[in-house]
Amino acid sequence: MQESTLKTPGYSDETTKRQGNVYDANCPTRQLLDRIGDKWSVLILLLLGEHDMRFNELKKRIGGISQKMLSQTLRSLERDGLVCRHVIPTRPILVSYAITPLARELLSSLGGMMIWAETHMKEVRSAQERFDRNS
Amino acid sequence: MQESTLKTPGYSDETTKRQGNVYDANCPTRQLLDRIGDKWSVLILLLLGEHDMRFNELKKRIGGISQKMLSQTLRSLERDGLVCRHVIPTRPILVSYAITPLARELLSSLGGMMIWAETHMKEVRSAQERFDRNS
DNA sequence: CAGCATCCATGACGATACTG
DNA sequence: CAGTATCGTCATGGATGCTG
Repeated sequence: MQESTLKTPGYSDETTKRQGNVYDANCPTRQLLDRIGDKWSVLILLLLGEHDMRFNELKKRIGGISQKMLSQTLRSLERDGLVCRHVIPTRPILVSYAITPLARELLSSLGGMMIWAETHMKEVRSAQERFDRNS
Repeated sequence: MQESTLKTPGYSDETTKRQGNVYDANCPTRQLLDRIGDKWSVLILLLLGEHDMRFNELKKRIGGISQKMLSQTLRSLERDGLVCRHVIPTRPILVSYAITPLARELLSSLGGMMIWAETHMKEVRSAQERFDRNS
């Protein structure tokens, strides 16, 4: 994604229709990997899966995120229909973010991933050390 | 990760022990997201989940990957203990890659993700178009 | 066949400052 | 509080050419 625009770089109708082949460079499902791939989307979705949250709440809970990246990522997720933005017109304004039903389906796989990480990261680390010793 | 080294940038013993908090910037599980995050790891793991494959076989099946990225990603995956490299000493040499049991556990979550993508990408695209119209 | 080395562009991301 | 704008950095990854 470019810094200044959110537009999708245009798949042809032909490639858009052809679903299912993840390994095709033009397959729209590659977009999912791009979204999952960015540094923060998964973390945000996971948190919003717990309960709705306001901007600064998210910012506090996610260690190391800048507000630029938080707002940028939230907008991408909103654009994709994965996150819902709700403005509460108080003064000062409050903004609450929620996960959509669409994203909630994705969440179970995402959760599985993180559980795998938490339970197997030790094995990964020792594999890394073994690898580094023999090289 | 740097271009020239695979070394992990050193978490303190204290943070290494503390498992489970993905939202902590120093949590080792962030590594998983980094690995998942790179453009090709998931695709490679998914393919190797089908059956073992040789280098050029992978290259052919994954649209758009360069051999630089393929070999680089394979080495990272091997270092993490997710992929196993096996050299067949013929001439010319053949190299076969396989998934490890450790990675196979991860694969079910990854597979779930891709299925989600393949079934819901249409909704995502229409959400994007809706979003783009109102802005 | 299965890579490694090098060069280079782009874009992801962080830091900082400012606003309704 | 919840952002936007701008600037700079550095890593990601593509292209190309070479090797055992």
